[in-house]
Amino acid sequence: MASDVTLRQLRYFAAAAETGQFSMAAASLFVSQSAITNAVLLLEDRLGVKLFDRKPHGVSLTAEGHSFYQHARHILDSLQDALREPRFRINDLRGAIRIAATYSVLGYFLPPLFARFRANYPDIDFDLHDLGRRKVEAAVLSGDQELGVLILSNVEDRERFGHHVLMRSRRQLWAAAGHPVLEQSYPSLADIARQPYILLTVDEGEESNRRYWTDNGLSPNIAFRTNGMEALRGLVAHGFGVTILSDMVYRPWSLEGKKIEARPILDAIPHLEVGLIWAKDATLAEPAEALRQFLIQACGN
Amino acid sequence: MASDVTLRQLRYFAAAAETGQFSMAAASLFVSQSAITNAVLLLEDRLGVKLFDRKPHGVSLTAEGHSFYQHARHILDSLQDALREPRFRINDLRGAIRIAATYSVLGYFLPPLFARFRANYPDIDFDLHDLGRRKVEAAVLSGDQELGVLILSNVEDRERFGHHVLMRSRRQLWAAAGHPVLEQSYPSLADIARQPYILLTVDEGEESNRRYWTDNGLSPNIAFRTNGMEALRGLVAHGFGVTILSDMVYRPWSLEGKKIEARPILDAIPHLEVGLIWAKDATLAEPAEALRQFLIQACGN
DNA sequence: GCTTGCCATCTGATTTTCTGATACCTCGCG
DNA sequence: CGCGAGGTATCAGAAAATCAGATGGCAAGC
Repeated sequence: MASDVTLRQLRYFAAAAETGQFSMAAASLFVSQSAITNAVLLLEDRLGVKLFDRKPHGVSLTAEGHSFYQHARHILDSLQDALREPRFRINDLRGAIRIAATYSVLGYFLPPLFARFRANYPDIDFDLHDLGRRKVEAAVLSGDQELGVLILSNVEDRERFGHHVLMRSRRQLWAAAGHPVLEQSYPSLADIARQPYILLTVDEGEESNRRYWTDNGLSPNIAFRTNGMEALRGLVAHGFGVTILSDMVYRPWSLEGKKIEARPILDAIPHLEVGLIWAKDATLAEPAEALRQFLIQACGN
Repeated sequence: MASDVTLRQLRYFAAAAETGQFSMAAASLFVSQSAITNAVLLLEDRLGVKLFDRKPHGVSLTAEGHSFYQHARHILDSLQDALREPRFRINDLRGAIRIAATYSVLGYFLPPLFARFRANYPDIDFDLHDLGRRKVEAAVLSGDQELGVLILSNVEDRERFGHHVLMRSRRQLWAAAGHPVLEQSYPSLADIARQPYILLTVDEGEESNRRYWTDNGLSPNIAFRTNGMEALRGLVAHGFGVTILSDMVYRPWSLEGKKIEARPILDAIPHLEVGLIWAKDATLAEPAEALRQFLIQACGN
């Protein structure tokens, strides 16, 4: 009979969702591949829903799987918070943190982390600034901001800062469900170059884009440029073009039945790195230091 | 080594926290008492914190235990939500729900439930009214409000309504940590009658209070009356008096080191029942019906 | 001083979960 | 067009976690 869901199942499922391969998830958790398979099969059986589409080179989340992943991630994060708290009783630290972040990081990466931090440190305020990458760097160097969160892989010389990688996020092809480019299960950059391409211009999307296109001796067939994530989603979902973006900002987004699918790309594309920077030589104020430690630990596993 | 925390452990721990006895938790989950004991011991070992104080007649949460219970409850609720969602895909129901609730229910019981409901039905608005018990009843009978949430044990003739008990909450003695009345591990109403008593006057606290005092042929030594929950907490925490209130509104609340402890009472005191009412003969609009089903299911286990 | 009702501990049985081997599939390539 | 590489599913036996039931210790009430 359908027995109870286990935290282990959620952990294994989440790892599989994050790596896109059962076998890689198994390796990262130091268990056998069949353990992952079993856990996911049990979950699917219990939920009565297929969580992954099995592809020849791995798996990808279904719409239901993606939704369930959000829940699973939330549960695992909540557990992590629950385990952290009992030791450190004195979370009555007060003050404010001056912190700057770039557009996509602020919109997609930080909010849940801030919510969790706030639950532990209710009396710490955020003095939060939404800046471009160069301005974040300058503000941190000048001491105007204590911390900066940005796409670290865009920073030219990260050794100018104290820095820590918080998350690596795989870049994938996005296309409307049923788009012809999805017929080949592992599209290459050459395949994608034939499609109209939609370029996101925020957070130096143009530069990082150009970087991996030219590395492969190709260039995309750019149909639109936009600095609006929602606009981009709409365009992709309606089949006006495809794009390459990181999992961090991916949502299946089935508004009015239009769905976006994400696919791994054959060619090697560097992962996006989200990272934290601070002034190398300065000592941080207590609240900022607390956030720094919190972010590093919360993203640690 | 301290292995991983299990959902089962959280379930057992939560049941123990809610019943106040390992053996009763075991009975309610249809497992042996040693299973509960083991799960809690493993948790305590893993956290490095004592979660319960063992008393001769059961257990009571420590401050850390209470805090961890909030987390555990949240995790279990999140899981329940995760399991509910994949089946019902049509959460794009729109509309508004006219609902009324009484003071303490609105402040302590409904908010987390509303948050969970909103996550499933983002397009449903609440038209929420804060009324006294009689006005809630009248509004539901007249059709002004579709649903009412109140202390059902205060309703005189609940058969006038469609109704459902959402939660039963044990009433306990509250006293400042270290208060002399806590020296006996099972204080009786007679013991409490000797202490200055602080009476909460909201939600007909006076009537329900009188009910179980006179049932036992006693009367409290009322020192203060207040209609402010925060004021009451402060008075109790500082040792100005004791009170009897339900677990629903209990918080250990250790502001500036002043802690409130809760103790089961020897004499039989009826539990507080929070319940949902609706007009008996009317059919509810879809949004209200969705909320009704959600509440009943969410409180079901 | 005895009974009662708790929780903690122990032991063997049971159930779950894991590993490792194997089957089977798709894709890319010679 | 067959074949190897790399993916998931399945299976059986081994390992580990969990359980039930008996037992012991402890405090409270009669």
